[in-house]
Amino acid sequence: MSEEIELVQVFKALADASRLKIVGLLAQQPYTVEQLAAMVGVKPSTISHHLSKLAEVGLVSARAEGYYSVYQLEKDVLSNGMQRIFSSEQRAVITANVDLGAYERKVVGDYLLPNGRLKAIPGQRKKLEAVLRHIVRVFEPSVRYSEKQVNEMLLRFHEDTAYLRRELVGYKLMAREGGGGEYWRTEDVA
Amino acid sequence: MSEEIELVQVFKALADASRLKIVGLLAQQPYTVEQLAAMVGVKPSTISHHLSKLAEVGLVSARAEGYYSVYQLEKDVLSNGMQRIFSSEQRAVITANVDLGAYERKVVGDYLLPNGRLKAIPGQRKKLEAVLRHIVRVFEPSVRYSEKQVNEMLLRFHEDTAYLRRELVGYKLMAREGGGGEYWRTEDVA
DNA sequence: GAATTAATTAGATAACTGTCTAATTAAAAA
DNA sequence: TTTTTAATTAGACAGTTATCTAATTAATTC
Repeated sequence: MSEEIELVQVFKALADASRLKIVGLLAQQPYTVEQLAAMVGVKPSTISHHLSKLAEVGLVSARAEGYYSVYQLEKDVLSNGMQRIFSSEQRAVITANVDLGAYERKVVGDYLLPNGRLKAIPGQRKKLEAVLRHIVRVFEPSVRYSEKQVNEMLLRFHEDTAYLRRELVGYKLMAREGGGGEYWRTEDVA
Repeated sequence: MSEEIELVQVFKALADASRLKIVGLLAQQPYTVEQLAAMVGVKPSTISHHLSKLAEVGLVSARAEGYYSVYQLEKDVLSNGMQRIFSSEQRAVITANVDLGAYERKVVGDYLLPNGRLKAIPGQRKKLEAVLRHIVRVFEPSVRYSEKQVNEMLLRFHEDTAYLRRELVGYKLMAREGGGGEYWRTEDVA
């Protein structure tokens, strides 16, 4: 289906000693199934099986010659494929299906009660940061809040509003104007 | 042990959807086991298992940080490895353990009696050629033989010496001087 | 047309492997 | 020190797969 799956298939096709030998041999010249069988050291039916796997991903192709099937390597597929396998686009495809925010969401889920309040404030930095990133979203970007307003809004999550407020600033999720005691949400969070 | 085996191992390490996702993620930044587990969508123990496989072939490495293990991609191994995987040296290693002459030896074995004579002359070209390559070795390279001498030596293999002689020339394993009827073994056979 | 022969396919078996849960280890927090 | 917590390891199970033998197909030779 997707290219991601195809990439796995290509690696799977190459992830076998017999098939690697076949590819190595065909890299030199085309061979028939029987010849490959004698040289690799397995039965022709096994070679047939391997060749069909290699053909599935386009690494080899066959042409009929008499009643022989002569297989040859598709060198373009191999070299082109190999070179662009870890290009940035390809990497993007690999991680496309991956849920990048899943970890933070899991942590937040672990610490939130059904009513949205915190069971506790995480002691570990990574988890604390995840929870703070969740909390900070109650503040509108580019709006200024007084310290009192901030405390009120944080009370919705936990009684220790001072601690939360301080950590929000410490993790640079919120900023504060030196003298006046005004706070605002920074922009570096999605 | 040998590099051939290691190459298969590298492909095997990459021939799994979860591990490919891990590699894709680590290509962007280092992660802990738990983070990878949440993002890939499997249990931490499974991630641990995958990471150990990737580490076995040098694709990732870990550093301890607190009680986290932070894994990172060894990009050099990946890109260098990928690029030179099908270089000619590497291909030579792949085929090193392969018995290139096994097919011909098998065919010859099928047609030879214990006394060294031919059971029959193969009708199929590939097999005939294999047998002829065997026969031609009774002739010393760079020695001239008369047609009579050639026939005598071929008699050791089969009565139809004329046919054998003609085919030896046809397959360019022996050459003949146009007028004088002198034969010699060509050099293109090992 | 009948007999060979190369290739493929089908079926069976043994080995491997990805994943989970549970147990263990190691390190940090309370 | 006692309790968490992240990571690894061990064990179990299910799914996959490499290989073989036997049966089938397709094409050649006699």
